[in-house]
Amino acid sequence: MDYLQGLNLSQRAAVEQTEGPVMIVAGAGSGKTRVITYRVAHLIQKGIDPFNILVLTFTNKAAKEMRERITKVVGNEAKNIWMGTFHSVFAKILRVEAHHIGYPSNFTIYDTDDSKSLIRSILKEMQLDDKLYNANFVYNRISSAKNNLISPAEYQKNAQIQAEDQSGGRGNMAQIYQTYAQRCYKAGAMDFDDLLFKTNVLLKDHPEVLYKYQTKFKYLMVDEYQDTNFSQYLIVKRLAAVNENICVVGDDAQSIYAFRGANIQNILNFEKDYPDLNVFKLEQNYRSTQNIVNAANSIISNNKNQLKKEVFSENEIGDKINVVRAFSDNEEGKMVAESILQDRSLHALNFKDFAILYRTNAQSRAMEEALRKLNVPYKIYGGTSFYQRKEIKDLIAYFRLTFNPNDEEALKRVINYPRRGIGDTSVERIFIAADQQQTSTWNVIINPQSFLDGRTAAVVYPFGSLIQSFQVLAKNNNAYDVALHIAQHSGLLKDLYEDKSVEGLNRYENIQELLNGIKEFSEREDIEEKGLDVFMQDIALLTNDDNDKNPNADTVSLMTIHSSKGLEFSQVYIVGLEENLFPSQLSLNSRTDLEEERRLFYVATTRAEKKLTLSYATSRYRWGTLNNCEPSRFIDEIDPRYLALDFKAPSVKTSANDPFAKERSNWSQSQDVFTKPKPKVIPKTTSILPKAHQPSPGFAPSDTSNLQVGMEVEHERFGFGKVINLEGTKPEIKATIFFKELGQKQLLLKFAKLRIVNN
DNA sequence: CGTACGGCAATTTTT
DNA sequence: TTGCCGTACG
Repeated sequence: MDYLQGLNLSQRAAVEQTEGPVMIVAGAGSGKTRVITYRVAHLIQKGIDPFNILVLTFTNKAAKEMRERITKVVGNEAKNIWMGTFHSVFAKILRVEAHHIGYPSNFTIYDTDDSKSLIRSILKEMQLDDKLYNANFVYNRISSAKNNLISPAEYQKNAQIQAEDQSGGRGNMAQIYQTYAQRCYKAGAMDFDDLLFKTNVLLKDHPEVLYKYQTKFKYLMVDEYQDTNFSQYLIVKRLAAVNENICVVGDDAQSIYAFRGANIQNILNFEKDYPDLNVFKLEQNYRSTQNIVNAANSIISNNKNQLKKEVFSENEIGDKINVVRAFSDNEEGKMVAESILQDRSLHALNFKDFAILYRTNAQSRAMEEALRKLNVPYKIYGGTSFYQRKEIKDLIAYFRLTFNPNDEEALKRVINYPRRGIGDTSVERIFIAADQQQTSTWNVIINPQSFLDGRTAAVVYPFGSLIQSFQVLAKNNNAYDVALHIAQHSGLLKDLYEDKSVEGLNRYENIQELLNGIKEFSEREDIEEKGLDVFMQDIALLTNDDNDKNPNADTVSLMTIHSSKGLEFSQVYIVGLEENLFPSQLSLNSRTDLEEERRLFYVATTRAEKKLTLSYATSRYRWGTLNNCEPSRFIDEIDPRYLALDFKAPSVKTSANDPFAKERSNWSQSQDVFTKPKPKVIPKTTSILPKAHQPSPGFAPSDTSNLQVGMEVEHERFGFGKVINLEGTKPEIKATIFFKELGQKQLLLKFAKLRIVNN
């Protein structure tokens, strides 16, 4: 029990309150992971069987880390705890229970690429305009529907949704959604959102299954509860309904995944669901200096919608927060890199004590270049993960097809890669034949002569046989042998081997690496089933933290702020603090979005233990052109007492020499959404469409080559506005337009579609 | 059927 | 600037 000694009063109380509903509001750096760890350990010490404990997290990393830490306290019993991401835990359960909902237990998991590709096919088949029905847009819309547990049928019936679609000119959305769902089903596939959606269906329609898991999971814990969406919320609620031993941990100030359907109301309203709730607040920050904590508090106090808490630090006061201005993104990189080298030698630090955080992945490039020039070792987290690389996905598609020949996306990927003369037209013929003859594409492929013309059948037949030979082989061999065989006999390895370019070499090595990974899997002693199908099971859910080969290497860490959540570093640089970048341009439409952006900034600042540096550039390359940038409003929001401005010139205060200050202040006053919090409570009827301007009937872009300051224009999405400035030359002319709905925006004329209203 | 080229559009975060 | 898509040609 000595582990209880190392906890403060509220931490300890939270650990010891094992029964009944519990909410732990954990400020940044307040020892949240510690509390969860010890709480689980405490449950086990009290005699609870680890098999009866379910801990849900958002990232694999968090789950892994927690399991390790629990192992340190309770030993190997920790292995038996059900712990993982929502997606992986429920994928596992769905594989066991799939038959209840008409799915095979070896269903394929479609990743985002697969889903979008399927959507593109459907749009094509329906002959819809792929600009109006942008695949990303459609995907997000369907995703939001699923996260709010709206089935295709309900989507069709929902008057509000229909109105939104109609007004956007997208009356076919319901049909697309339905087709998409059918196609996934036919392919024996679930997308990410299905893993949660179908779990809800399972638990709702099969009370005996629900009961089974309600009694199995006697104790539930949910980490990062502020990031749950409605679908996740309901799963948790259902599972906890019998015992009500539910403990959620979170920090509303760190909710940064609303764009993915997370609903901050889940944590804000938790008390309503469980009136006898025990609330514990962890308010002491052990991570950061007082300056950093205070600065972070001053940032977050600009948000209206939050749970009350006072985060404080009793650590040293620490350095003030540096604000650095650069002239360009490259100079920004240089300044950061130099500062790292300097601080490192000055304070005898290691490279791994430093992190550079940015809003968008694209920003990493300037940083990388600068670091490389000064020979600073660095490592980028996130970005395209190993499993998202094309060559890896190709090989995995062969695996997928072997185990699930109905997997349409895998089929499309590899049927003609490497080239075997089955072009788009042939593939189309296969799909049409399958559709017309009411059979599966797979059936067409293995019996091509019955469905296709001679030539097509002749090229398709060998492909069918090839996959069948893989299927036979896969029955009785271990994962590695099968994988290697497929890599060789599919022709993929040969194809890559013949590509002698640098990238080709790289791809070849990546395949080798995957095969090595599978080999390791095949040689593992702790699992019985070593088939390739087992290896495959949740590969779609794996992310990049897996290929962290030497996590202890002494390197500077580069990552997006999103992926930095939960981490901490002695020295942190937050770069690119500019309007339209951070806060992102896309967040400026509503208070809700802007507040999320601010929470993101809060998350970023609270990663720092000792020293925090903020930087911005006054110009930056974006879309191949140089843009002028102004410092982020977030810098202004920090109480200046905690700031050190690292340059002589004026200040960050933009109002003094900001030519648009007046417009800007008018703008925020005129925006209702900025002053009134939006009531947004009932997820089911919540709008899932980003609100958009509806273009005038017959909207057609005008020739803007003679556009003048003062003219009124209409933009397809941004609505009506007035041109307040023009700058740049010929093709690169940039217009500053003040939109009635959205405020000021800068548009490149060569891209923007504007209709001139009058002059 | 495959490739090469040119035009066009668009840039957020991720399980 | 990149990357995707459609088209034209071999």
